[in-house]
Amino acid sequence: MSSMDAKCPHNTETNCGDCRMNALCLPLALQTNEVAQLDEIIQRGRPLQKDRHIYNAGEEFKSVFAVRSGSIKSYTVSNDGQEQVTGFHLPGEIFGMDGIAHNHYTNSALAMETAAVCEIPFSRLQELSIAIPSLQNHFFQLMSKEITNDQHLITLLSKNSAEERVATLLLSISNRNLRRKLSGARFRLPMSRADIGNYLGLTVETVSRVFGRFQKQDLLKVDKKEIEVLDFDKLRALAN
Amino acid sequence: MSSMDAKCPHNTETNCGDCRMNALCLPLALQTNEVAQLDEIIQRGRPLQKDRHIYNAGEEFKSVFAVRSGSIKSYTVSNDGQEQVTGFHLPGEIFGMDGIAHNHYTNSALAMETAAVCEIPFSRLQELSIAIPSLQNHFFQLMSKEITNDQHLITLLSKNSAEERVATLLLSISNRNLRRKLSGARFRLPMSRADIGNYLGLTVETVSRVFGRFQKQDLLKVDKKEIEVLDFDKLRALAN
DNA sequence: CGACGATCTTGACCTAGGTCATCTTAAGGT
DNA sequence: ACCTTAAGATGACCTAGGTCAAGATCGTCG
Repeated sequence: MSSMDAKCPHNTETNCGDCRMNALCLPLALQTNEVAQLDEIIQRGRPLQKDRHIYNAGEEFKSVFAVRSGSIKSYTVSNDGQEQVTGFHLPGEIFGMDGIAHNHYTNSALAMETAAVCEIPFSRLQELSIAIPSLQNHFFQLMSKEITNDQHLITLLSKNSAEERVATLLLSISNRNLRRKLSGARFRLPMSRADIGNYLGLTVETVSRVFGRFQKQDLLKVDKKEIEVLDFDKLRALAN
Repeated sequence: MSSMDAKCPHNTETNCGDCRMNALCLPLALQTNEVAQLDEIIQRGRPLQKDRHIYNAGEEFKSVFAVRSGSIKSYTVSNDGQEQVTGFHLPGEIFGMDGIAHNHYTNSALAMETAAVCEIPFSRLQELSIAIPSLQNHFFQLMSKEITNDQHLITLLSKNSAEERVATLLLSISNRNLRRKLSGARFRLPMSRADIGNYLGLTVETVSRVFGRFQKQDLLKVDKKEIEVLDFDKLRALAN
């Protein structure tokens, strides 16, 4: 499951240099000739359909992944069987770094919709990081960013109300869309209400009610998963 | 504040090879000759008294730190001024890695009691990681472990009751004491009830009540900060 | 096209833990 | 030793969000 066929006929882009995401993704910090080296170790996968796992918790860790299209969620399962969504990954973002510590993945990752990912074998990435110090540096930064993201979520869960949590998630998705040159004001949520609730430590019902209240206050227009932000100032004030 | 004088007359140990923590700390993955190289870049600080900051959020990131003795807490301050404790660091543990992503620290770190830390300039560590691949690998693992730790806390905050949270923290501290060959059953909590509550997303009152209940159920003996675990099975069952 | 299951919404009610107020105890400072 | 301040414990009360139950919508597959 976790390893994919190297080349795929469906893809028009066959390397990082041509990929629309290369300004956001791993090649970010690299020179043209270095990107070519990175390209040699990256494996591009065929499209994954909705609900397909990229890897499962407990599997041997071999690679980190980059989202090329679609969206991915990461989640852990605790001893008593309940799921905790730990992250949503959009195009240009890297996931799978939790596996490095223990040599197996601690999260499972699955496609929330049709998606494509690039697989980056970690041992080769480590070798390449020795040859290209800026790649080592970039990867340290990516991991550190994951740490600071998780710490933001910790603060959110520990200190903020349901409305503040939902507002913060919406702004996060809006900002990540802007980074990809998409609209920050109108977008489609790739995840279900249940996933949102799980991620934010709330029940589905509460998420639903918050969306309802936000609409009543003319903060949002919500049509199922389609979101339009009507009042960014108020939303930012809530998210603080 | 964040940089300390290189050598200190108070310390009997002048290098990692002699340090009691070297089996837990950075030298863990290294050969003897490699430890000597690491030693050259590490700066040992004089003892820090209680409530002294090692660094403040916003300061330029230069180094990561290892706890040699005493205990440290990390915390962030949100826009509206409230504090979120993000971690407690005991001897042998590394902290400060959140600073890598943005070139300044996002957390502040302070000594919860008299403590000593080693400062490891990050740029030198990066250089050395290129020369010593196992050091690079070890450091990737440390950062990944920080990620999985944070994700455990996310799950705890999002899904568990007050009693479960407190039980989990107590077990964590107990286990980290065992790693240091100290008693896992009797120990002194270095942090206040307020810090525990803040870290676990609870109020001081709730923490106090949980300790009370745990005593009534003969799960613990609590004398101020002095803890004795009387029933590990029940505690583990709660922490799950 | 129609029916079944999944997802979402809404309402009524309940409870874990927050808030506020009081008291006790411990720890520094002079 | 005495005073002051911070830390901790405990009780009475309140509320945000959980739980449970009922509908409403949507999407899919025969």
